[in-house]
Amino acid sequence: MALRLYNTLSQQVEEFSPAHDNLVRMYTCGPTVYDFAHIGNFRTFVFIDLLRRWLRISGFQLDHVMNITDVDDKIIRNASAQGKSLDEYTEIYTKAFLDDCAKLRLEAPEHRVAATKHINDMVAAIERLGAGEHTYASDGSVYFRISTFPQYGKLSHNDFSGNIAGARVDVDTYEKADARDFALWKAPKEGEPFWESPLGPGRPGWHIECSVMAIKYLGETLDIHAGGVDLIFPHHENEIAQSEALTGRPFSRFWVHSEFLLVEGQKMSKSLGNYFTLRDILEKHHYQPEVVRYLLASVPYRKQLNFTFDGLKSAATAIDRLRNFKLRLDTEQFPEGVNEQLSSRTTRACRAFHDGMHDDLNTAEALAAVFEYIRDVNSAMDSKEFRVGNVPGAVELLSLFDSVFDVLSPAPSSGTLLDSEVESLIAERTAAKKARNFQLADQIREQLLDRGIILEDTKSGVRWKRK
RNA sequence: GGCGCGGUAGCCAAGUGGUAAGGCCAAGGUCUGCAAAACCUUUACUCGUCGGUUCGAUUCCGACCCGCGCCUCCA
Repeated sequence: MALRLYNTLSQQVEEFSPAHDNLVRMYTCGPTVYDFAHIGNFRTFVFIDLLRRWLRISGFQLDHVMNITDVDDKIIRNASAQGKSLDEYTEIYTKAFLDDCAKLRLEAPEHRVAATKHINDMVAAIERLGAGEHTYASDGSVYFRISTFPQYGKLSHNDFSGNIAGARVDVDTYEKADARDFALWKAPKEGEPFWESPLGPGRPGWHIECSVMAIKYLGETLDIHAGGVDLIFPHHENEIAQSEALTGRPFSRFWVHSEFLLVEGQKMSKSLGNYFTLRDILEKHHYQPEVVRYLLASVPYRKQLNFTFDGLKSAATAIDRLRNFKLRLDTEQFPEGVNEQLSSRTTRACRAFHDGMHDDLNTAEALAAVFEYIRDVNSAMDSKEFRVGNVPGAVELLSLFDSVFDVLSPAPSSGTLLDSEVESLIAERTAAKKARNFQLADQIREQLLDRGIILEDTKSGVRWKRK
């Protein structure tokens, strides 16, 4: 079975492979750094991380570019309100974004590129578009003329043909020739920052950065372009228009879009005020970042995900179950030999996991394969049917799972006890238990719990874990 | 209005033309000094509604109802 992905362009699930060699050229839309990103934003970034990881597990190499939009109207407005330069202002939120990404264990893309570092490339591209008569200037700004790109609408599956023919208006009296035309280069208003250029002073429009940086780093045709569904129109539609007008080639073979995170049935967004940042959840609500990662990863990316604290709690418990299984696997003594039936059970579980992920990143199905396996193996451990020889297979399955979901190892927490300190307290408690001094034994257990250490008495001795 | 996504147990959620995965929660049980972990049992005669096709539909077709989103900045 091969990897299949839903392609917004064709509105179908298609088998994926890169156009050239084994290398996947992928571009994904990153954040606009005007504020802290919220977990709705991170749903998409977690999805992109899953996609990255699964592509590599599927045997492909990656060349992935993610942009950081560090100039736009909101940034300019907020920076000026705080009396900061653009750079001073965006540095704060760029750093916050990268910190959050690290907490959520998002792999770094091969290239992280900032819009303001590519102004010259953008100006050059706009000039080339102008030479092809795809642009016009108006009030010091430069616009893309959509009537020069007949395929406009092919991604969002909108038909604009009627619109464009009838709506032609006088360029001199209206800013834009057509309502659908969009700015490539924006003239500065009073007091706004700008770059000097042959186009006149100004700053780039939102869409041009992605086309220019994608083509610069990855070539004229990408294998995958990804982002949230709200970018389909107009952002990605406009990227296609610019890029294909520029190169005459298809801009991206696959377009994949993740659905929204909802809160109480509505889109999580800054403007509605119904949003949580990662910081909110970690600091105010005391969840581990892995819990957020798991929750966002566990619902398949094309399904809207209603965010609730019940959902977070449920994710936390599910992670505990997975970690407990790993702990048991790592610490328990098993009888010699190998149980062939369980070996083939492991093979089946691995295949089911692969099949689920290959099926348009169906994480729910992949997870089900893992949990079913864990239940069966726990049961086999209880009945002593699980043997030493079955350990490597089980470890392999867990590591396959964790190479995608990456939630098994807890984030290191500061100010806790050293392993040796824990071990010596456990020894003390074991001695107390032997002496049937259960009061002291329980006291030590409580004391450890206060320091984030959980003890479990098993037949083969005490095992412990960090909360 | 156009385009798109979705409606499956208390919650999250997979899925197939042949009679409903998985996770969480809840109840009971096994184990245990207690606790934890783990396991077992119970929990949708039913998959938004109404028709149609079929031996048989949650799964195909049609109509309708409801929720969310995009069409302006937005993951």
